[in-house]
Amino acid sequence: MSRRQTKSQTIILHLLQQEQGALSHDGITAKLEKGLDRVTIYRILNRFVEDGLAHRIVADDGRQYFAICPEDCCHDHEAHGHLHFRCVICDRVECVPGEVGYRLPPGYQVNNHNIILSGNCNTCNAK
Amino acid sequence: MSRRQTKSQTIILHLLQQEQGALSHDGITAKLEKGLDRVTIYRILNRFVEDGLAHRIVADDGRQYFAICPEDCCHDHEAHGHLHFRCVICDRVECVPGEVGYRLPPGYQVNNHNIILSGNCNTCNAK
DNA sequence: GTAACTGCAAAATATTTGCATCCTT
DNA sequence: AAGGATGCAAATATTTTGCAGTTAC
Repeated sequence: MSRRQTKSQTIILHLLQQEQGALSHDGITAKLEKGLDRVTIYRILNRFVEDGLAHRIVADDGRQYFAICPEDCCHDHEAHGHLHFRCVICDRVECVPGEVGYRLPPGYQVNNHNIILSGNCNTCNAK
Repeated sequence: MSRRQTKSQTIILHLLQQEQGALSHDGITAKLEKGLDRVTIYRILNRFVEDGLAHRIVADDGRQYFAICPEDCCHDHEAHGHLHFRCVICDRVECVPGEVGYRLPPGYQVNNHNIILSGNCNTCNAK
């Protein structure tokens, strides 16, 4: 069950590290020079999430995005209290620093936060 | 372009109104006595959203849920600031009253909020 | 050498589109 | 009867599973 180090994984890990924000499967494919199999990419991403290396965001377009958050943003890969912003124009998903406050009736146990704001990001808005 | 009243639409509308919370396509199908076509249901739901009658939630399972929120919850069908909670056990999506506070860097324009907390709901937790 | 990783094919899931037919107005 | 709604078939999109071949350790 112990993981092995492969070129494909390293490449994708670097892609995610270089990106500030989250990448979708498509986004990763687009950035890859060497063509990796669709399935391999999915499996690598799922392994990253399993290992707590990356976290998975399901955006409001129903697709999965993956991100490696900076130290101060990821304390627990299961519960991310920070925000994500998806730009409907450039389709980029960013991790936005910020606190989220909410209150739930008693008895609820939250395992995962998924907070997506969507609209126009500052870059696209400026154009 | 004007809408016509049909039995199918009325049935689904009533289902949504009776439900406190959101229903997925599957959830609606399960509650239907008379079998409606899969596509028809999707189209009816999309019309409801278009007309501002219901709103669409994309949950963290990547699926769409539809809900008719109470008066005090829906001021604008494009931007819902309230929370949703998806129970991973009973798979129900609820609209939870509550405020969400966040702060974004300048230049961002938010058109849509999609806030899903997931975990165990109070009913399932009590079991 | 063994078990993990990869790639190809195929399946599973969720949603949309085309088109002929039916039904509301 | 005009055109919006429905149903069936098929397409699209995204992600997962099975399995044989390859590779890291």
